[in-house]
Amino acid sequence: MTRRIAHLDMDAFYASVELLRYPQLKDLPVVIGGARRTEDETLRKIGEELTLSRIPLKAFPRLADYTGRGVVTTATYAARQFGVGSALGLMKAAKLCPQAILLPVDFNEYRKYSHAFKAIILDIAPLMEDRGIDEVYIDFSHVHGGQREGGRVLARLIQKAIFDATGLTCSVGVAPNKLLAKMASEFNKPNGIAIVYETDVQEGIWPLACRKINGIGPKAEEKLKKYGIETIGQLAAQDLQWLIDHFGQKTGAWLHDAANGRDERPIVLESEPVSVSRETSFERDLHAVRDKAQLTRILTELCEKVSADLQRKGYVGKTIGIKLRYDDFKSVTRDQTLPTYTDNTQTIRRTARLCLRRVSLEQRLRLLGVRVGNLTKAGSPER
DNA sequence: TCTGGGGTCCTAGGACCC
DNA sequence: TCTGGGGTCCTAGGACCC
Repeated sequence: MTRRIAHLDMDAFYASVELLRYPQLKDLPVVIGGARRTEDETLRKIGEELTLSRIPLKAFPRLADYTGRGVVTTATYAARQFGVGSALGLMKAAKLCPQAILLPVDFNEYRKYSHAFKAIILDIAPLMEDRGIDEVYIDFSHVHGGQREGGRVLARLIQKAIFDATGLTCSVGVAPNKLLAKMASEFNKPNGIAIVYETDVQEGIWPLACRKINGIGPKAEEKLKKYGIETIGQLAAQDLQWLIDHFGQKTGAWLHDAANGRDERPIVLESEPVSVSRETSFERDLHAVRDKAQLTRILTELCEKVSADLQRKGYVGKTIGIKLRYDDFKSVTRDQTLPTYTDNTQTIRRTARLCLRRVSLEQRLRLLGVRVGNLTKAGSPER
């Protein structure tokens, strides 16, 4: 039996969930994002499901009216036409598409749909790896229909089941491994399916940019370009030893395998969290001395949230850390490992303050974060 | 008025131990 | 008078992903 791995990616997930609530926004440019909530949340609280769909278009906040920090988290396909996409600063997005409607991020709502679509998949195919709120890997190898037409039949079935239950569409790639499946799910977005076989690598994968490999980001792409390597095929043509010499043992070997479509990583069904953190960017840059009271308040809130997150999830940790971002966007972190595990707000706060004493506070700050790492299950024997 | 927030993994140096 | 090798933990920074 050949290994068939699917990667399933929900289409414009946050935006699509918002359109379920506000169908009147369908086909309009809509942007989800913003560091701060807008008045829209109030609308949502008063309104019931039925009345939400009757909110007139002119009542929705426009991107052009937004002032402040933040980035685009997701944009509808209509907004993407204007060049507005994920990670773009909202002020820049407003220049490209001022008429776009801006909605705040509502994670609770997205989480509900996330659970729903994953439950549907698990019902059909039990070997699923969770890769965040809107995507998963699925092992098709031993599932009924998982081999037919290379996985297309099962992919179609899952797409339909998800759509029927939620009204949401997704794109699926099916391939011999996770690496290729992940690439394939991009091929026919939205609401598409792509099937990749081992024999397709040369023709279908090699012409693509190296950046399409999950794990090659902007930095690695730049470095590769410096050597004249732009496509995956060019990368595959490099000598293994040359790659190791220039990228290190591990990365070099990985690049070589990835470019040749080789990937043996298993589907991981369960995993334990490594750290829990909270961070916030301020509405305006703050000064350690002048804005001390405000910073202290924010630090306390972050510690309370991290502590509550740990307790809710049932974990304790022993490495407490802080993160600062200065007004020039440079970040620093400090952390300290305690002799015992904790989820206690006061302990976290006290340790975070000690960490803060070890950083320079001359420059103005734009962000503060608190992290607890080195986690173990609360009440576990190791504690 | 550029640039969110929550994560994971890797590297690399130093401490410390055997 | 010079100086091992391996292993683990801690810390800081950075790349990358969703």
